Amino acid sequence: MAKPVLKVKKDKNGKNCATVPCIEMLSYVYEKNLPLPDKSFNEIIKDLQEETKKVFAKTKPRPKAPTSNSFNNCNGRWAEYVFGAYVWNYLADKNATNKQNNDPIRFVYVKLPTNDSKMDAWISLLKKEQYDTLIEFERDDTDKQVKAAGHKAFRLCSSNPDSVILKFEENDYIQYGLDSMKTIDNLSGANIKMMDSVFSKLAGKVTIEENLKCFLSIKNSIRPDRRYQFVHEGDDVKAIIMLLCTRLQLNVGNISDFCQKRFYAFSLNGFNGADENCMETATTACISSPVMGLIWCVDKLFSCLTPEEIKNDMDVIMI
Amino acid sequence: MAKPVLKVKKDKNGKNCATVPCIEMLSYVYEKNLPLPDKSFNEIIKDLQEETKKVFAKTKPRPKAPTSNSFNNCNGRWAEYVFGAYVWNYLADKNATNKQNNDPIRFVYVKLPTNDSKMDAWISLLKKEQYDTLIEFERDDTDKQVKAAGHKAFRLCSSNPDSVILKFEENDYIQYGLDSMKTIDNLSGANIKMMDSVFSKLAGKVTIEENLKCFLSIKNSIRPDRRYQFVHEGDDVKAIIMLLCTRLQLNVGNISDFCQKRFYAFSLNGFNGADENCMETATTACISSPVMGLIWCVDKLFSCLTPEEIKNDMDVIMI
DNA sequence: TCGCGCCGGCGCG
DNA sequence: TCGCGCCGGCGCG
Repeated sequence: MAKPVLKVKKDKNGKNCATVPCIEMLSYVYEKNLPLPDKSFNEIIKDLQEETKKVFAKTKPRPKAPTSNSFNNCNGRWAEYVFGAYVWNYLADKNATNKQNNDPIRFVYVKLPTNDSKMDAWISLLKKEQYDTLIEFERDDTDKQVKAAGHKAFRLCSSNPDSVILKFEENDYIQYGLDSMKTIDNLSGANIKMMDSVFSKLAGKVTIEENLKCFLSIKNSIRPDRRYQFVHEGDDVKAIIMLLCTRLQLNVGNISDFCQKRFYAFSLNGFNGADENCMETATTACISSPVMGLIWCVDKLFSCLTPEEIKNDMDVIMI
Repeated sequence: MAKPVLKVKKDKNGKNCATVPCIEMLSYVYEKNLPLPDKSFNEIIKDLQEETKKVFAKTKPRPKAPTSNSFNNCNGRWAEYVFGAYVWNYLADKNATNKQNNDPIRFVYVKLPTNDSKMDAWISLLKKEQYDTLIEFERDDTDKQVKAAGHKAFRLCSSNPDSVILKFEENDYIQYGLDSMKTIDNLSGANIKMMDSVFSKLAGKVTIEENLKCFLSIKNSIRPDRRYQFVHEGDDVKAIIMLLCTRLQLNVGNISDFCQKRFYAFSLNGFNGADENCMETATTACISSPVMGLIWCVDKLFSCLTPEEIKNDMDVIMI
């Protein structure tokens, strides 16, 4: 992709101002290759920031330099695509091995979109019966108990996790227009688009018991308040799985066992003991039910400092 | 309190740098009076930022001006103390009315500390039996199921809510060294200290069924990710109440009903429809249990733009 | 336009 | 020193 061209505008104070073109910068810097696997995510992001500052410095009229805050969103997206590409390739490799071994199972990395409509919520991946079961669980303000409590609705709410790993048989994979052997060798605009396009191809094709491997959520860095975002996403995922398992005959065996290994958190800048302790939190969905065993919101928090560490972490997850 | 004196240090780039003295600024600006009730929290915080910048500008050697980020923590604390003082006075007024009516009930606003040790977790307010019940619920890595799942522990984890409103009989109130009629007319250092000191006076004195009115958590502004911090705190509080109610004979009647009106969220900069929808989220603790009725993580999200709006909101809560 | 989900840089104990 | 919990300023669709 060509060097990004900034649109310089005046801000309210009359200063020249430009937006950091986050996706364009990524595909400009990594058009030909992925970041080296032994470079830390820290360094990869620092490099992208430096390249961005150069583009700002060469633009006329010169916009004011981007602040720390203006990189926050970019840092997150940059990390997600780099991380995602390496997981994608890990799975392509696994798929190739499976093919060699006449194992029909193929895995796919689905980068989840922003959840700003029902269509974009990850549950819209589910086949109609399961999706409908979740929608039927919800109650609106015509419900007696909801009204009596002075509420407007009763439902589960969460932001989408960053990604989900699904599994299909090779035939389904092809039918959905996906190539299970395709690797990602660079972050060109086309590859970014490809990663983003998987979600809509798989909408309505997924069942919890056949196709769901696990969710992954990634953070560049953790803070004591933001780490509970991991916990809530995991809690929500587990609650949804529990609901489906208890309301439909899914033949998944023990529900608590089935809920295990379904939600993983990654920190690309390490974490401390308190962060790790927090991830040992129970899902509240299991504590009040005498029939439910132990279920955790987050199955593991990984410290993943470089792309090359992804392989070991994925080995733990995919076992 | 005297005008704050900044300690100017060199940062790693050799620039003169100083910390924003958040609590000192608050008690310097509001030593004689509370902010006017019809001033927006936005304006109150902007004023405090302006006063801070003046102190920076008059300091020699002149430190670099505080950035947006350096106010984040201050904005939160400033809002919590101003909000807290007005709720405190609302309760003092209610206590006076109760006294007039020969009603022995007195309410107290407890600003909760940072939860960085077991002693600081809000559950340490609970009497021994209830506290121990919660600790006994936890499992460590000597537990078979915990070990089998590859985890280190099984427990509930959350940050402390910002505050809790408790109720006692007047006699207890006095015994614990509290004055139920005391009002807060300014944010002098002494008053800030007084608000902070209530928690430790009430540690070990509280039961869920007799003394807990509700929790309040306050945010200056909401973001789509940060709003789930409200949800998780509420979910955690409700799960703890449910646990205590199911494991001890508390005679609270229907548990779902008892869980209602226990956790409220406040946004001091308003919210949008999506934020409000998110607050209609079920506690996952109730969805998997056939014996549990509907329970919400957050009982209501209030938009509270000025201190004078606190009265109406508290009227809704305290009814 | 605005909703999503991103995250660094704090002040304090 | 470091852990807590704070929150504004984004880029993008």
